[in-house]
Amino acid sequence: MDYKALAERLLPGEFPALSHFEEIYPPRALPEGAEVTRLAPSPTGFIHLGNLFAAIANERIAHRSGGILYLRIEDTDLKRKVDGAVEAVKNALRYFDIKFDEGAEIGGDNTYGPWYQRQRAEIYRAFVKHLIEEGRAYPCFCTEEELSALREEQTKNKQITGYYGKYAKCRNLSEEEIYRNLDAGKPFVIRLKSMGNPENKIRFHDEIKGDITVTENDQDVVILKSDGIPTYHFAHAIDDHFMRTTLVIRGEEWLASLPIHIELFDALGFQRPRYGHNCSLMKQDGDTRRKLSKRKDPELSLEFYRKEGYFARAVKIYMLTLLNSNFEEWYLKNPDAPLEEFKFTAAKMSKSGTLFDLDKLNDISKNELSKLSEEEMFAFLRGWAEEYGTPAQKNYFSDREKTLKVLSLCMGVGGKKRRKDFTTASQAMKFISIFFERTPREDEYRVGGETKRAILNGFLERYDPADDMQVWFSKVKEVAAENGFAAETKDYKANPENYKGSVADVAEVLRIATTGRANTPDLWTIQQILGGEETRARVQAALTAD
RNA sequence: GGCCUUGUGGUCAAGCGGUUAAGACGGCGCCCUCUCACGGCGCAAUCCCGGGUUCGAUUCCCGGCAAGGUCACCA
Repeated sequence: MDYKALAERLLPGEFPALSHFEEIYPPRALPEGAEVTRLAPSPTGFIHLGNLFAAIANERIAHRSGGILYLRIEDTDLKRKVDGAVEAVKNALRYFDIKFDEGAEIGGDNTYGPWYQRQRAEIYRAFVKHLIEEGRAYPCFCTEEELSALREEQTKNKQITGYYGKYAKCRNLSEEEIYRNLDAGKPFVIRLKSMGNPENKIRFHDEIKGDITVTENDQDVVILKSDGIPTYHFAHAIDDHFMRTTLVIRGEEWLASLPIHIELFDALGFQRPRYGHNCSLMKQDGDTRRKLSKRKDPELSLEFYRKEGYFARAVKIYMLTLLNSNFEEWYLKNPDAPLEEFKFTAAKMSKSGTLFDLDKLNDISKNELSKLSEEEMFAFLRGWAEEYGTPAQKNYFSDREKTLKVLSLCMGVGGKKRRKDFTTASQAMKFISIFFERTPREDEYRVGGETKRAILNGFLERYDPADDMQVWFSKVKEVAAENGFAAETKDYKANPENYKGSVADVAEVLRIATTGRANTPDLWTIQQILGGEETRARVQAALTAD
């Protein structure tokens, strides 16, 4: 068979010599050990936790080693394309502090572009043509119907499904048949003529999983689709070769197609990059666990974390603790060191699927938020409120001084006794709402009726906003004693039968009256911030309410 | 079903021939305390199963089992 003529018929026209591409995409001049990694999303615009997970790993490895992280857009499938997707991806990743050095819409060095695969058609086609000339690729005229019929038959006969060996019927088409099909205008794809044998096992070193066994590929996979665009597999081989990727960190769902990629790199005469296949994030679903799915799990969407007001750094730290098993210990020992100093390695990445644990994330969030200064917390909360808050919440930030006071005195921000009971901006906003709005009462009075009124009245009679905490509290104790409550908790504990309750119960009445909640920070401080007038008004309102 | 990967407390996990089998989250209890929170102390809970190898296996080998992934002109 005249492969040269066939190649010309299939992909007519002049293509640059293959060496041309080697020249325009030369090996990168990087120091020894520098890794070139990439993120290669398809432009669906939906970037999720799994993407972030891989993104952080790729970013850390590249930048730890003094290498390059670039962004490539895998837009070979038109059906997946969504407008504005690249912007969305970049924004989401910027929020988590992932910085690219090169790539689509990045504006760095453009030597290795273009970064959209659709714009690289010429390169792919040149190599496909070359493969055909060498007899390593051939046209296939099978229709989708034929292919699915084949699959059905194989399944029925318990054969391995796919286009291989004796089932690869277009592989053995005569020259005459090929040209007849072509003349008839039949659409075709180009398939790789596989030389592999699945009986052969290859030892392969995966940077994450260690030494693994790979079965040789024998599938005649499609490399060029009927629209003239390559499949992922082929584009991967070409792009990662010419973009000079050294290390491919990708999800373990790709492990199964590794044999294809190995054969493709060999057929093309390219040196392969190293690979690391990372585990996926799982979720407990009933009594089984499964991959996080974007349809069922809102927490997979990065947007979820922004809406809830998670602190970006906390999410990143959680990802890091899952990603590198020794990160958590390091962070415990170096709480103030920049995250960049952690020695991130592919070898320390987890081999097995990890269950996404919201409790753990929440714990990290509390700790991270508790490290912020008043100014930082102010900026963080205001930023969230501006984007997601109610009009009333946006207004919490109009009196800067008051808000700062609330943050430092009642949330302990910037001080030693910090509260750690809110994990997100939205929770923190709810927490401080009592200072800015008369929120509906959330907790019921446990002491009611006459006693409650007597307590409230007793308090009002004595209340003086100028009192310091000691004086204020001794007055509360007086109110307690006057109404049959123990002024000292110890007395109550010793002889509970002598009292209606303790000063704690009295304080609770006052607390609910002023804030609507049974659990709050120190009441005296709250009343100080609210001011005498507002405090009186609220207690008065509670007196007449019910 | 074939192929590949993975199996240490509920979760994330360290350990990789001899350990009282770290640590963190969560749970429970106690202390502190005007409530909550913070903080402190403590408790319960783990080596998938069966065979080997070995004086000795969580660690090594074999065989099961279970879970996950994948078998497209999607990536």
